[in-house]
Amino acid sequence: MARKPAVPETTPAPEAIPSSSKPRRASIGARRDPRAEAAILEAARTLLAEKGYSGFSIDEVARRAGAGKPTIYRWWPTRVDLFIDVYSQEKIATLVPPNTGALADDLQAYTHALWAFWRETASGRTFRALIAESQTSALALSALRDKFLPERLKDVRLIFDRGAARGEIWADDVEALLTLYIGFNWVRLLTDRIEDDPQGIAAVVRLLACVR
Amino acid sequence: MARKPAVPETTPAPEAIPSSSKPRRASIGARRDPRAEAAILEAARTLLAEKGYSGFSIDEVARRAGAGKPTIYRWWPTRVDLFIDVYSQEKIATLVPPNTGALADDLQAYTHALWAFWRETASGRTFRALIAESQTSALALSALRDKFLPERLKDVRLIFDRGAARGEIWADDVEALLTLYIGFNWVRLLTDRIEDDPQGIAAVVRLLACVR
DNA sequence: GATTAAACGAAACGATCCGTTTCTATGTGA
DNA sequence: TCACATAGAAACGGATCGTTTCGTTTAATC
Repeated sequence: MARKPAVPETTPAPEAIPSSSKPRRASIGARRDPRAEAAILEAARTLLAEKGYSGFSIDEVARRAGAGKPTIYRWWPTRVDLFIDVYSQEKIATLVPPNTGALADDLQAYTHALWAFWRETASGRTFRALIAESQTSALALSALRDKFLPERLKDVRLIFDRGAARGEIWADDVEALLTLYIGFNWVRLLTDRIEDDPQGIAAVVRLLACVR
Repeated sequence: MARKPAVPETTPAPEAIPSSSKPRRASIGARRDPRAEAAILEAARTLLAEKGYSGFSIDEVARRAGAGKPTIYRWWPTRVDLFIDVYSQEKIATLVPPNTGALADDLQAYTHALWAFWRETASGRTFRALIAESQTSALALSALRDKFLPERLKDVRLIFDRGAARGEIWADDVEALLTLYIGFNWVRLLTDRIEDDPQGIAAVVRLLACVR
């Protein structure tokens, strides 16, 4: 869906391909080549950063990575698997869950950092692509829901669990609060409204953190 | 993205095309033909119901509707425009906002009805396609965010406004509550978890309706 | 040392879909 | 009467899909 249109698109300047035509990366034997893996992930990352979900294609990733399509399909059976690996590769050092002692402050800080991470790396576009692609098949959706999300939600769950341990919220509410918090972030990301917005975040965080 | 694969897919039984080969629907003059419009919307609706976001193509809609592709592109410049019209066509009589006098009850009833509407018509798959397609271009996203959503949110906003008028919630919180509520529904829909789930809904509704 | 097995990239395959263009036919409305 | 907008059919060039074939490379095994 959403292929590249057939419009001439103003002759995109062939970039004067530097004659440093890459030497073909031959097999290193009967095992996965980490150089090929890295090149593919990097090509996918930059392609997503540049073009977003549309404009992303396995053909183009293969071209940029100097890899063969069979190599890609061998290790990433679906696009979602590739998106998950790309997302997981980004440094998320800034996303260590804060522990200020107050749930509201933790959520505010974490959300701020998460949105900045989405904005300033390829991850925002990658995650949007991941969700969109997950709507194309049950298999893809299962990879998102059962493999990716549980792992990624650990940090947020920790924040809420700490709040429950401090008595700020009820432990029985953690699951529902988690869903609400995730939904908030998704709807903002998917509608491209993850600009720096302390007030908008604070308004929501206050509702989530002050429930009794 | 996510084209139909080239696999033989077990010979999908040509369905023994009933020889009632439709008579070509000629122009009715220099104006839009409501029969063509209806046929296209109906074809798009059933195609989405059957195949979901993947498997949906303008070519196939044109085939099923007995319409020309130029006719489709003339009236629906993007797929999102078509999805929006398909969604808007579904009967939503069951979605009149309830007015029980209690915010929690209103939200519970409305959410229950909304999920049933998504499950039991093509609308769930249509809306999922709408969101996914909106990730492919800024133009498509703008159609969703600025044209479709505000109209569709009127009912929910009314429910929260009534709650605020009764003093159940603060008027200043309506906007944030609305975002949280939308996010909750989106994340459940996009992860295919809109099965009948009174407890899950109640847990979230209680959090949204009891805030002060 | 020879053989097996798996990975690599290149190239090409048939199929599908894109969005547009060209064509003829049809009826409206000025 | 006649300009004009519509309708559908057909075909276009291009992009992408996921797969297959092929020759090459190297590790592991015999």
